[in-house]
Amino acid sequence: MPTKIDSNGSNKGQVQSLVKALQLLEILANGGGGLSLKTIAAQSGFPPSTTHRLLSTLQQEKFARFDADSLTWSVGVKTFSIGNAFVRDRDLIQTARPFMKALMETTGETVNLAVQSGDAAVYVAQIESRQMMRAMAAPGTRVPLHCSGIGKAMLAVQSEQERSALLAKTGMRRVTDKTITDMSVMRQAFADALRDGYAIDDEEHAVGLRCVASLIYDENCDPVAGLSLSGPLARIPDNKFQELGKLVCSTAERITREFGGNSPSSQN
Amino acid sequence: MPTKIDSNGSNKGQVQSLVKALQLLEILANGGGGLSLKTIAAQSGFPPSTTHRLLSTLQQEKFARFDADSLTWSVGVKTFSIGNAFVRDRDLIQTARPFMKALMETTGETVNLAVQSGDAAVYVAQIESRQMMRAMAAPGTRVPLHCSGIGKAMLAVQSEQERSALLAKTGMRRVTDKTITDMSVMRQAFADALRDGYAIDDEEHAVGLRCVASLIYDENCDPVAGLSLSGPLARIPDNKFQELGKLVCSTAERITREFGGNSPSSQN
DNA sequence: AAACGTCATTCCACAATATGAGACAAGAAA
DNA sequence: TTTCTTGTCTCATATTGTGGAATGACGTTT
Repeated sequence: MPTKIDSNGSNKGQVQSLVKALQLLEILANGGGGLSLKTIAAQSGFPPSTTHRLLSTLQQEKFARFDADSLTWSVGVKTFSIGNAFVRDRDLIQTARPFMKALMETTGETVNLAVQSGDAAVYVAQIESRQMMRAMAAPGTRVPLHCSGIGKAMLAVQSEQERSALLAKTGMRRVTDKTITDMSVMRQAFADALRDGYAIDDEEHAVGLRCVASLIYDENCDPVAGLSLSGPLARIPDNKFQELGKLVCSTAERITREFGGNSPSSQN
Repeated sequence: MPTKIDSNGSNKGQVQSLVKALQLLEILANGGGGLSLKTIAAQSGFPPSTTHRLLSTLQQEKFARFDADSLTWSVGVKTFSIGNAFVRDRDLIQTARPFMKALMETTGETVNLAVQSGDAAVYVAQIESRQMMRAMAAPGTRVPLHCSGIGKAMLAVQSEQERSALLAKTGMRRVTDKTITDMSVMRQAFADALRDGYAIDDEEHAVGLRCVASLIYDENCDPVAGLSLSGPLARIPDNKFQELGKLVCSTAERITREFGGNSPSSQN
């Protein structure tokens, strides 16, 4: 049989047997528990003999586990313990930056990354818009939770108890005319954010500045940071909120996956 | 060059390229952060070209990550997310059983596995001694923490605060003549257990029954269960405690590793 | 019991595929 | 500049992975 050119796009001089083995690992992970050889072979499309050879090699190195009673295969310890090294080495900012850059390019607006620190959101990275008029917030800047898109997104996913404890500290201080200071209005904002997957900031923090924000999660579905897109009122009319919101949301989800996290909504 | 017979023992018709790739993953995990190609090649003993080819294949599948700025390699997201499937599928009892069996064979005594449930230890698995006279505790049996080897081992690694809360509930009730009811004596027992890595039960729960216990940990260094070996006073004289203790301890550590956990002491 | 079906496992001839020395490229240091 | 060092790519070679088919182990049906 001639060389199989990968049906996808990219197969630059790679090690086929290794690629196959990695595919098998993925099948084991998605299979949930114990899979029989035949199932795995069928699912991968490899002949049983090849499947078996690869699996037993993986097993020998403890990357796969074989249960002799049920004759089923599953993911091995070593995959787990080695995978944990990823957590140790990963770097949210490094991971997020290329995605932030892409988001800035497609929207033209400034993109920010912020983490929660006590009762404030702290900006940790920023990709600036190329526009003359643009939003800026130097990394390290602290912004109250109640009047920033990222802050509101973070509050929205917390329990009522945590929320009120946090808001009690700062007291929902008025910063602009449009800052939300009424608790019932704020509650509605949280509900909207939960429904849409993104929170908005409509000149609540700076006059003329609008912002859309979504969250990035870790492997326990806990939020680790917020991603926001902000620009002048003139370029973000009401009817663009939804479009931008979806963009921010899907970018945040992609960063989450790249970071090894899980969004609370999707189970993948 | 002729076929290289693996310098170790076991090379039964396996996929070499896969084995090599898995070794590389392990090096990435142990390397801590970013390793250069040369370092990895040197550490693995593979020529740079082979190393590079395998790494880029791993990277293409997201099992390895390549940082273009520093030209360094590290463990990729996919290894992590797939490794997490292990946590979902793993089964402590299944994992522990073969080790427990081996421990029973070498010592001849009954081996138990128990988890903490509130203020008691609950036996969840047992391998019975072949001796006529033997210790038995049906799975499901609850034993107070203060008068069992496993319970004392569990208490020993907890904070003073948690300990006193738990002991307050049961009140260190006297069960046999030798049950420890004095708090200062108990504190000394905890100190000994921490020093030795195993706790002992010297007829504190049943007359004539001695027991040595050690802990099994999860990946966060939190104890998930206790492993104990128990037998009649006649077969476990004072001078055998240390020998048996070390055995139980090392068995527990092996189970911990097999379970994907980390002992608080060792960083491996 | 014997015949059949299913599935895991192993074998083996074949050639496709992984291999690694060496060429090349890209920086960094002298 | 030259001279290291280190990463990346090429290519001839035969080692190595491949998958069809045989074997073996069970369980079910006739």
